Amino acid sequence: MLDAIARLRRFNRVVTREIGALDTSYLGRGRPLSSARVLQLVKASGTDVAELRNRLDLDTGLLSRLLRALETEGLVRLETDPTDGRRRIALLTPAGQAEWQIYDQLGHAKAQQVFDHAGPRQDALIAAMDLIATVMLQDQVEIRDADPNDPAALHCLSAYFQILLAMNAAITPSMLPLPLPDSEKYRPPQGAFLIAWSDDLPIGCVSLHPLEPGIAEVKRLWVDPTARGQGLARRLMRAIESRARDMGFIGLKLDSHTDLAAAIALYRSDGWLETAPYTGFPANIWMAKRL
Amino acid sequence: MLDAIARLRRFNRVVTREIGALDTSYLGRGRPLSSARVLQLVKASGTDVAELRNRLDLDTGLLSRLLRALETEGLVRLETDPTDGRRRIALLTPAGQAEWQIYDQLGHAKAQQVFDHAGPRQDALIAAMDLIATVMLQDQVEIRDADPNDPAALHCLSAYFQILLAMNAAITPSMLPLPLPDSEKYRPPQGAFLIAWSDDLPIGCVSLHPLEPGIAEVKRLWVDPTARGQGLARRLMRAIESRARDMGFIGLKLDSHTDLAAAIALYRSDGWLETAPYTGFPANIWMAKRL
DNA sequence: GGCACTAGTTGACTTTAGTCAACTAAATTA
DNA sequence: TAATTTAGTTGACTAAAGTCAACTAGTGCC
Repeated sequence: MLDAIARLRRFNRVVTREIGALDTSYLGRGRPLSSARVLQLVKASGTDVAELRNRLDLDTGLLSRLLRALETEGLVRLETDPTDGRRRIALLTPAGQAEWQIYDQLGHAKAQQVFDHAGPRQDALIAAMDLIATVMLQDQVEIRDADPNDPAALHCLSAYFQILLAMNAAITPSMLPLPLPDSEKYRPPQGAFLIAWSDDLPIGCVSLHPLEPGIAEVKRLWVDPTARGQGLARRLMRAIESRARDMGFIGLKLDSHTDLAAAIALYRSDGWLETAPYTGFPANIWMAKRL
Repeated sequence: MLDAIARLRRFNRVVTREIGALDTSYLGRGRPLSSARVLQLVKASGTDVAELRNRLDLDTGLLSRLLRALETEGLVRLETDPTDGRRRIALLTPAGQAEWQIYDQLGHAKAQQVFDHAGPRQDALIAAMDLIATVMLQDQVEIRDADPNDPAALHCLSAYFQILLAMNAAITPSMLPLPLPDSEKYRPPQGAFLIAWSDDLPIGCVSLHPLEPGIAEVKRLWVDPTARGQGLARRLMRAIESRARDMGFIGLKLDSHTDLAAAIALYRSDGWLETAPYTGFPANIWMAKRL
């Protein structure tokens, strides 16, 4: 009754019931739940049918039929993927977008109820949900390019800055401009900004910008606390290094702080070596790597 | 995408899928999921049909039919409640107990997979699950009598002791015997031990034992960290006070420590007043209340 | 060009879940 | 004691979800 597994199963029971209740908010629009769920996953910009199937874990035939129903309702349009004539892409029609919005608001309202219920412990609840979702999705983290001014990028940067602020009392918010100045340097062809996604939550980032001829600097390596301990930082570093290589850089540098022991250990174990200072406060350690 | 509600919905999506996968482990025994779920909830000692319906949120007709099917399979026996001839109690037959065990092991194995997946962050994962389940169940916390040597009581006491140990370095494990010595003093007719249950997880306790003629002492008030901030401590105190009143005590005492500021504030706001010391270290504040 | 493979569609079908109303029988209330 | 309420049963029904296999059409590789 008190062991881990019993507690997981209690969680299971409770969540099955509550989440079921959440989903029933999708009812009352004259459409079965599965159709509503499909519609909710279709993005206005288009979603691969294979991705829908994958995310909802549905049979090919079943999803095909659900999409057909949404199509005859005039909510969804199906197009053939231009790069592969077998694949299909589902798009929202204007009517579909309106309906999508309605579902979105229904879900929003129900979710709000859950939070109202949580009272003063909202933040703890969200952190717990993030942790669980991130653990369950840990094999499905995807690293993708992003624009440094994208809202997701700003979310990552501000989370990164929070950590710095908490770590060192001498760092002040004014030292941490948001969005990044010179953001064009973090965009191809000059640099790069990578975000690690878990489902549609950004849980990590890293960036690259040119420093000297042939040399780029790696900056803003951040991993969400709920996602630590899974080697994501290393994955991000390797991704940005290989990106730098592809862009023709022959060396990389970074600055850091010895308080961030885990990060320093990671750099060292991936072949980074200490180098001469090239920046000032708050950094107190500088590293470089040949590509 | 980054706000609380989006994160709840991500959690929702992930958990729906993973929990669904957990439940499908109940499949493959030639029985629909709903039957398996009903069987899993039936205790060998018997479970009220109304409770099953309540916990699974099923229609009367549907549950009746599911139970009938389990009965004709020889897994379940239905008896009439001796105290109310309308109510029925579901019991497991020996065959039903065997089948129940198999489901239990299936669920156990699947749950284990989830934990294996979590790797080194098991404890964080469990804490997160407890928090979510407790928040969602907060309106359904029940306070019931328990035996002070019951495993659930020991769980509460050991959690309580952990807190004391963490709080004050001068307290040593040897000062905290488990099970309680003189446990018969915490049992009716001399005293009482109350546990607060959330589903089947004990999340709080409080106890009462006779101190002087007409006076009892309240001890071991504990609330699980995931369940704080919901007034559970006050509910427990009021429950134990009214129990003391029913038992004929005319006054109560307790000892505490000023480091436990929230507890002291709670006592004061419920009519407790400071009184002369009647115990020694580690207590440094003593309170009393007339009933 | 031919062959194996993949993505998706469609028809025919079954199972599961759930609803609704009429009913029995025990308990409670007036 | 009669009327009302409550707990559960049963039959008739519908909707939703899912399965299976045959099919079309595009892709990739020898």
